Amino acid sequence: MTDAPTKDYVLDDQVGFVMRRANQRHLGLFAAHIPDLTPTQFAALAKLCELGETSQNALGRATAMDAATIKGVVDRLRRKGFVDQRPDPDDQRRLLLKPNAAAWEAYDALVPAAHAITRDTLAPLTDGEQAIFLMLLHKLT
Amino acid sequence: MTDAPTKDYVLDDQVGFVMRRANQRHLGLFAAHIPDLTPTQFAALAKLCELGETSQNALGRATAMDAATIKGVVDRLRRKGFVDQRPDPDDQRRLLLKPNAAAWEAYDALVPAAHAITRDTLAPLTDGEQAIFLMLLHKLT
DNA sequence: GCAAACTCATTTGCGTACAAACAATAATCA
DNA sequence: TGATTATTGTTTGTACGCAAATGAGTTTGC
Repeated sequence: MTDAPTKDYVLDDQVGFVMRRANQRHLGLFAAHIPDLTPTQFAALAKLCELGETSQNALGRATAMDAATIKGVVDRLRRKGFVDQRPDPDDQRRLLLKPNAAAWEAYDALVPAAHAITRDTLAPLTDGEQAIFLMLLHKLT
Repeated sequence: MTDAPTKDYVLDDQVGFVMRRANQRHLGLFAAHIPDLTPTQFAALAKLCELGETSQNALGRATAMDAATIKGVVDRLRRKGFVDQRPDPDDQRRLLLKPNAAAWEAYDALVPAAHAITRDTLAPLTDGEQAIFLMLLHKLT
């Protein structure tokens, strides 16, 4: 009997590497369905519509973006005309963000595409596998 | 009987969003174990040691990075003293990259940490779940 | 009532990631 | 051979993503 080599590290089998590639594939599918918004921008838009008026940092927390990141994303969404902002009268540190009419219109129009992106991303799996995968993926959060 | 609303799009349940958060958690674990190299840099280093002397673009393909990205990664690895480069005598376009002694030393020293990162990332799952998850994740590549 | 601790938004710096364009070189095939 | 096509490496521009630092404002504890 020989000791199995304990060393062998195969990059292509590491979770992180595979996850990165799966994510790359997903980003490609996203861009194909929604070319005018990045996944991050769409996430912020969707959450903003979900939550209604919110502060910038709170929106960041809801979308898993830190303060520096959400600022850039919100700036770009504002430049595209989707977000109205005003200072919070009750807390002078806060910047209140609100989805405007254009935001709702875009959101409603894009939800079917967003569903299609999820469907396409998971397409290599059977329905049963998709459910299992999502369940396990959630646990890795 | 009422029609179930077909609209409801819950951001937090979309593959892309959950995958992004799982990846964020993984990046945090990576940085905790290997603070001096990013996951991408380690991937390039590991692949370079796996492959031996390779051209820059070929290394990029092997690590799923496009030409622009691998250039930056290789530049940083070179700045850290891990990569020797020379022009390919057989193809004047090519830049041949080779892991040097420092690269091998770092790679050998970091493989245990890299295994620990994979282990920690998958820790919320049982052994059986880990196998299933990796199998399904591979299919989404 | 006040100082310490915290929160909010912002900035800077670094590191992926990709698109698009470019010049130089190689390969193909008419 | 000579023209077309492809590949290699590079640069520029845009967009996350986080760390760390800052200044302004708020909360807490004593």
